[in-house]
Amino acid sequence: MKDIKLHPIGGNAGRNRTHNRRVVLDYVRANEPTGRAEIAKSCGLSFQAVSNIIEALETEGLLVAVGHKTGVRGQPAAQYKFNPKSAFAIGIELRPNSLICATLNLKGDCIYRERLSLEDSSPDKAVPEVCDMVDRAIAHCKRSRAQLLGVGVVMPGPFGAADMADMNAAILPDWESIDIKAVFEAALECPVIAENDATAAAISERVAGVARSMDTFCFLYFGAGLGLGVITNGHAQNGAYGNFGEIGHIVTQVGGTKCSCGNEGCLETYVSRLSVQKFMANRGIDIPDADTLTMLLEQNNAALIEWIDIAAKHLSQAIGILENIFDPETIVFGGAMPDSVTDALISRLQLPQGSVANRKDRKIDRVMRGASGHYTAAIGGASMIIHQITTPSMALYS
Amino acid sequence: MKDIKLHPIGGNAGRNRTHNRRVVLDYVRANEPTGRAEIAKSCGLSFQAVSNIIEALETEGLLVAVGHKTGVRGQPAAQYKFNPKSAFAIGIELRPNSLICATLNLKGDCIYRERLSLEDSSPDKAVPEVCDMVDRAIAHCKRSRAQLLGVGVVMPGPFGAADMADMNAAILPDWESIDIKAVFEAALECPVIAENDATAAAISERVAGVARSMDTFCFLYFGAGLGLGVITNGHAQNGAYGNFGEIGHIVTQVGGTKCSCGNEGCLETYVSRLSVQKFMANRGIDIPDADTLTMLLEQNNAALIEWIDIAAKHLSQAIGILENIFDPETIVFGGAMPDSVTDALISRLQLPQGSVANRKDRKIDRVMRGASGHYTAAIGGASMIIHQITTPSMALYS
DNA sequence: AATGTTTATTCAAGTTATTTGAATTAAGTA
DNA sequence: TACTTAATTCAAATAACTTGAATAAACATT
Repeated sequence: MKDIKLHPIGGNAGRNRTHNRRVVLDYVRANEPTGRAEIAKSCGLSFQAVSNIIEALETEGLLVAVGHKTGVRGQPAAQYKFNPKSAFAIGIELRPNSLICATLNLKGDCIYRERLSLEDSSPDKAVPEVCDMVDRAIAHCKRSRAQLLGVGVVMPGPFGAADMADMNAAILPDWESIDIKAVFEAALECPVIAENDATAAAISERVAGVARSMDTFCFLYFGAGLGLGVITNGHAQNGAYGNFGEIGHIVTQVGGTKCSCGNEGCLETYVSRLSVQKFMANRGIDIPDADTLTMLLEQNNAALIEWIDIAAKHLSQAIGILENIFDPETIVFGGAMPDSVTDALISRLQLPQGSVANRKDRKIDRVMRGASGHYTAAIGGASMIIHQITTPSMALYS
Repeated sequence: MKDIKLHPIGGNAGRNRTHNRRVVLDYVRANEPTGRAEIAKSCGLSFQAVSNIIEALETEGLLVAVGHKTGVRGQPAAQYKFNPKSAFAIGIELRPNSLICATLNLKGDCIYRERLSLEDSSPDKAVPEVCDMVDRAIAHCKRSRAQLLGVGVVMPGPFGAADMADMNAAILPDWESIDIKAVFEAALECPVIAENDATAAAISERVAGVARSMDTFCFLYFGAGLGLGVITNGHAQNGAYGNFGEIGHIVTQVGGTKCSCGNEGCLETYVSRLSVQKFMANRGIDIPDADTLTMLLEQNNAALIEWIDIAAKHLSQAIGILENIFDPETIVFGGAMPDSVTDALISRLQLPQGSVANRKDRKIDRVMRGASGHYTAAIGGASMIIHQITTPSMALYS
């Protein structure tokens, strides 16, 4: 939780260089393979400046030359792209009863994943397990610790001392007042970023998913509850106190189902893992895992279809809200739901007519399913690390 | 409307200087009076860098020295603050039947305002009128054109070719496909920023209103419809296509009142100028202007109270949505409503319990009324110009 | 009242990363 | 084969920031 007022900091030669490296990396990320002259034109830098940066990046191994562009006049431009073998990043998702690890190369390809059941996910127990997990990931990928860009730790929000936190079923026990970043940086001895699952998932779609070329979009994360991650102009939204995106607790039905937060008719009482479990349990059907859901959907289970229709109705409302508020390029669905259930939900949406997103000249769908499957959050953790080194933000805060 | 993909641009010495000037001005804005050493510490710059920038700003007249800080050890620090007499900015609000002008000095004080009735607000008629208006404002304030930082033009959104636009009662005729910024820059021969009313209003509260020291907050704008402006980390949100904040068309009552957008139960059918006019008309009471509303409220008019209660109910829902999505420092109300009506609305809100904003340690209200009255939009136009020169954003797009 | 501490300020290099400009290379085109 | 176009290299030149030493002026201590 922020408490002291921060101020934007000024630039100098060094910070300028950091910024320009990110600008170059971001351009290569979105346009690879590409050449120095093209980067210079697009990024408003001189050829020479770009050339120096590319040279450094190549020496460090982040970029590799991949031949020359031909077919146009002039000297063939040397082309560069990300070197997947250079640096890598690890994402850790902390859940109440499990620990999930995903390792990504610089391009965002997942090169290792692991799931570990955990009886007790309190800090004392979980932190050592995470350390072991990171060691295993590094060993399995045959990389050196020096190549590890950092670790992204993801857990369900909201963070901080919100009164709501204790009522939230999704929250992890004993983590409320912990400085997550500091604890893991001390334990892992490498840079750490901590984020909630929805925001991490959103970033994963931008780094190597369906939103790779988008700067402004929303991500709806199906977890125990329902979360929202929003990227605007390439930057994740965080809110004033780090609790951005608690969309599960917006009311879509006045006087509706009682929610753990105290309100009635919260969206996540209709759309979430807990919601479908409860709904099916009331009809005598147990949902122990995601595979059961997949199976039931294949069997066209009437109760599940009924739930999907109700969920789709409430989701459609939420989509109307998001579109009219954020005016995003698209809304991505993802998280703990099986792909087939997510697709069924999408197909049964009744997207509102009265929305700024309802344009004739649309080139992409208003809603789409994310690419990273139900490892989304862990992949998102690692994506955040990659995202950070490729995302220019001179608007640093000290 | 954006169409070509833009990329963040790199920095160089010149852009770095622009950025640092803004960082310094932003610090002075929020902390005046203040001294060079303090700025240097807070902004992560060397004393010398700040000293050079302050010297330049003083020469240009943007800052003035105001004595020395005493009472602490060490050499007394020279204090600086904004020089209201130096530069100024003009805001123009374009409405279907009127033109409103507000002139602000660098501190954000309104030094001139004018309202002009206009039969026809189409570009051909309105642009020359705006030029005359700007000339009158400059003459009245006894300033030179060289001191004019720019003109902010404000009109109701959504902009661009959204299919919704033609159904929106608030939209201005014949302006749909006009490049507003270009047209006015050509006509006025000075920098121009174009924005929608809600965003402009939000910026006005940050430049010289109740949100002066806030970096992340929401603004609900009562106009013909209902608009939303959001500032995050000091930057206005715009959406992917410039239509951010069409909150009037989120549905707060499924199957509710028919809206011009095609949906039913849109928020702005319950909360807006048109809404109260319609509601009162159905009860045989005509509302020709804001003063009538003020009068009716003073008389405790039963119908108006009834409307306020209904509006407050829907607003409360919207506030829950905004708080849970954006996690803002506060939500500011403002726009076309008289202050007394806005206050009545606020006092009758039933703020949701289940909100991340419902914290015990809150220091400011969850909802507050804006400071700029019903000239908000025009003042916001001028504020945008001032905001621009005091807001660091190296994440420039070419 | 004299001395010491603290902080702001000034002045004069020194450093970094950028831009600029001239010369070179190499491909496509006429 | 000569011309055009565009990328690249090399060598200064430049702008803005940082560093470090010296000075100034207030408050604090003795």
